[in-house]
Amino acid sequence: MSLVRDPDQTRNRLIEAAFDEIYENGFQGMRVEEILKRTGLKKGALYHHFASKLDIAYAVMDEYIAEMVKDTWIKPMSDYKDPIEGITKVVLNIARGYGEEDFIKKGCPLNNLAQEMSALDEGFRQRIHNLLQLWISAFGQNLQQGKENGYIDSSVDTEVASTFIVAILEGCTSLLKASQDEKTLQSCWIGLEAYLKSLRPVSIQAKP
Amino acid sequence: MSLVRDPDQTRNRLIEAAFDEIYENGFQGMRVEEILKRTGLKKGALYHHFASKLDIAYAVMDEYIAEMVKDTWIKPMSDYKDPIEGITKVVLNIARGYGEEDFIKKGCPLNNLAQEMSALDEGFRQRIHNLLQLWISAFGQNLQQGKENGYIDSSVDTEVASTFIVAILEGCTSLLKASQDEKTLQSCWIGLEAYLKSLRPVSIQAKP
DNA sequence: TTCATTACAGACCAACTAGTCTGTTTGTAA
DNA sequence: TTACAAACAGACTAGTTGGTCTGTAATGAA
Repeated sequence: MSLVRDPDQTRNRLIEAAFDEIYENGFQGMRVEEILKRTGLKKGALYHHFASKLDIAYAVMDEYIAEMVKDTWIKPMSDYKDPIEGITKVVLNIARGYGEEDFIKKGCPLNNLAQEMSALDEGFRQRIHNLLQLWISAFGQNLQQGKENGYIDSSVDTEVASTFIVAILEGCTSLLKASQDEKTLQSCWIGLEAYLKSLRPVSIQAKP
Repeated sequence: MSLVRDPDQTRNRLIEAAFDEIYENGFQGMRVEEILKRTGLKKGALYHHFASKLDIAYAVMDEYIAEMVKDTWIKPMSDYKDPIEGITKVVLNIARGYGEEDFIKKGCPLNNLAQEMSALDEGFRQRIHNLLQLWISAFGQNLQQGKENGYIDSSVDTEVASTFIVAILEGCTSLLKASQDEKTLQSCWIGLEAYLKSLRPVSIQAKP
């Protein structure tokens, strides 16, 4: 188990550094030199593992951001039988938790790339689209189960609702990134809660 | 009225071309050369009117996008006494109207810049923040008037609601830009309508 | 042990691009 | 009419950056 050379780890280190660069500066602002600085590697290493700047960016989405979406939005939801409680807690955890500073200052990595690159490169757009669909369909399944268990009103179209919830989340992070104030955060939070509550069965909804 | 030289018009042409460039490629993807191509002007002209690439981008926001926000989202609202009808119609007009193709493919110019540049440059962030506040406060005033005229429930916090509506709009354009499908558009539309309806006075809301 | 292949190091290149600078023409006030 | 300032044209520069290419050390199979 000599660690003098570990190509897999080298590759992952490059991807992680590339993610950091993209998250900070966007894809167009990302510099190959900076990735090398962060990792201590040289161009020989990077261009051995990846064909181009675009290639490593694709890998960042396919491997790194995909896992991020699962770890952040999909897996934690399984802890809750009530999907609305789940979404609420997960959002709170992000807004107040570990990723607070980054998430409010730098926004959502996926949303950043969506805005910057969707219209410029079809490869980016499709990957972003797939990741969003992964996220939305996971929420959709959660809502569907919640519906069957009486947490969600039977009249709710879960596909529509899950799409709209993700739209709300992206929109709120977008506003927050630009405004950077507590008031906006509060308004987004209240709005989200109000919308989620509107998905409850009418009988429950009436309760205070 | 000799039009051999018209510095004001020259300046505006440069700003307009710069907007097109930024809208297509983002600020970091915008090329000075391309602005000159689009206008037929030379570097002497551009750097006579603007100090730098950043300077013309600021001018685009201060002069061009600011007017765009007013023309698109603020002025048309005055045609409607009912703010919910106003927002609905204005959104429909954009989604189905003149700017359809651009808006769905390229997204919202303000949102694009917000995602790309808010965290990278404080000058950008403040300008974006100001434009968003302009937009939100205009909606807030419309909702407030609507409240006084009985179109909105008296319990609604109009500041919260206007902020959240803008968040929804930005989130929906974001999703649309990445997904490019009709289904997402429908879901966003249904969700927006549902949220707007929840702002109605309870008596009206109950009606089918 | 041998040797082909993989995994890098690091110098080098070529293209692109924001910005400068000098020169020239147009407008305008005196 | 003159003279000065404003409004451009367009060649040039210097810095940046993605990517290449050659060399070298490690790895693993035969």
